[in-house]
Amino acid sequence: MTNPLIRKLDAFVRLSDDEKKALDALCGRTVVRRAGEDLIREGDRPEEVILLLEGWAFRYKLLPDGGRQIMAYLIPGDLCDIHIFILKEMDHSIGLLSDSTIGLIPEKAMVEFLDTHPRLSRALFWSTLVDEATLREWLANTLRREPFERVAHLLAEMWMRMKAVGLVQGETFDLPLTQTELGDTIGLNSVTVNRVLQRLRAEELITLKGERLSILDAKRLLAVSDFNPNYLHLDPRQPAGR
Amino acid sequence: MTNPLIRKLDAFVRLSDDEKKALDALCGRTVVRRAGEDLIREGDRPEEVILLLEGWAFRYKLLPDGGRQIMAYLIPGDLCDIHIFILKEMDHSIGLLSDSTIGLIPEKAMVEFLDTHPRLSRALFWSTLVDEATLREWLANTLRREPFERVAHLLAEMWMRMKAVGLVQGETFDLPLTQTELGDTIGLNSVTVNRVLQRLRAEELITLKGERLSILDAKRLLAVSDFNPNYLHLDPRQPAGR
DNA sequence: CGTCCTTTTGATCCGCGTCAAAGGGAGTGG
DNA sequence: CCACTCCCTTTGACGCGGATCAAAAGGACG
Repeated sequence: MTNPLIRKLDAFVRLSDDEKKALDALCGRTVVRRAGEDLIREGDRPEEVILLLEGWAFRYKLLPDGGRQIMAYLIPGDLCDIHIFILKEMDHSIGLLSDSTIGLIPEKAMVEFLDTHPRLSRALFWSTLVDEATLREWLANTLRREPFERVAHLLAEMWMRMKAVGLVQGETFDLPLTQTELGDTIGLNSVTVNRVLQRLRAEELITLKGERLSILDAKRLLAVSDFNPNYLHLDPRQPAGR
Repeated sequence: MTNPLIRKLDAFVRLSDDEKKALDALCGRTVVRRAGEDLIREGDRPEEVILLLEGWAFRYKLLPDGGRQIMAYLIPGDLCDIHIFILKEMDHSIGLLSDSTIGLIPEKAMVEFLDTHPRLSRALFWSTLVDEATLREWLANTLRREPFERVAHLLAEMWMRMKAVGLVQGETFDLPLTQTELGDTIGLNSVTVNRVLQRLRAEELITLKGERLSILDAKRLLAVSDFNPNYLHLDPRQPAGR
């Protein structure tokens, strides 16, 4: 199993063997955590950069009325922000959706790494820019698209991201999300999400059984969701879309 | 008139005179542009980092159905992303809401600046993290709050941001936004925005006349909008809230 | 004074949230 | 192997809030 961070950054610049080794060394200490645990809570003082090696996590905020907004999914190869130490206090929490393996990178190691590996440093900034661009796209997606397109768009995005780190088998991948969690992401309740999923199945765009999602007709899925992959800023070497 | 970027970063770390001079020098070439113009368009290859010195701008995307989503406001002191060059192509546009003065910073100058001014570099990263945190808060705001709270929250945020760069006189500041633009930001149509504004006025929380907004009762405005300023990561030196 | 844009008001309608309850599936323990 | 629990998915019914359509009023500007 190759390091998913290497796989991901390799989609931005071809990495040398030395650089790959450096990335491997970066996430020295790895830890296993269980689904449902929080990696960080709102109000915490960030202590380490977290690198997700295996499993799914999500950024979220709880609201006074008991509601929850999910603002990002982290999949293998994703880092919570590399400059996290600059902040005195977390403004949101990060929870785990599945049992996961994470790497913990202390501030000093991170800073040193950025200083000594300019190309990798650049690649990590690229990844930060993509995270921000993804937030913007989510804003547009959730506010401007109909529920059906909205769900389709999110599934399409996760499919492309999972593909970029080599975690799609055939056109099938893990999607450890309940319908409630999907709803908390895109501003729908679970009843509506359920009905949309049924329509996506009826139109033979996807199958979703247990926690496995299959894309049956990628082209149409991207078309109906008005999916423009430009915000992921993937390497044109890797043909997007199919 | 002090440089608003200095004012802004000074809210993060106290700057030395040398550092202030360096920041002033950074935005050497300044240009005036008119309201309605686009600074950058989706698809463009970014050529320069833009620093807004005077006026308002906004990040947006156009959707195939003619809709528009506004994803950020830039006010004096704001930079479009300092690592923008890393991207091959803009995934959104930036337009001007008012006649504006901007500084244009070439890639080379930006990189050199970051390399030679570690404290300022850190402050600029802080500002990037705040931008991202703001996007997350907007996601939660627009998807989880009622129209009334939603508008109140946005106004409260702009008030605090304007205050941070010294552009609030008394409790009054420029807000060069139409009700349609407000709606395009928070996922409402202009009719609903209009009715919400009337209610905000009726409850004596604000006045809004022309392009001037006054906060009449900051405490209640923050309370009704469930405003938690933590995502702006302002310096505790500057008392938030009032 | 006329044009254009923005704000304001009124009326209608339907999509999605909410409430409620039944069905399924996985895991646990007897 | 069955019984029981717990969580998630699925289905149905209802009501309301905000989108939409339409038009009038207000303001800025030449």
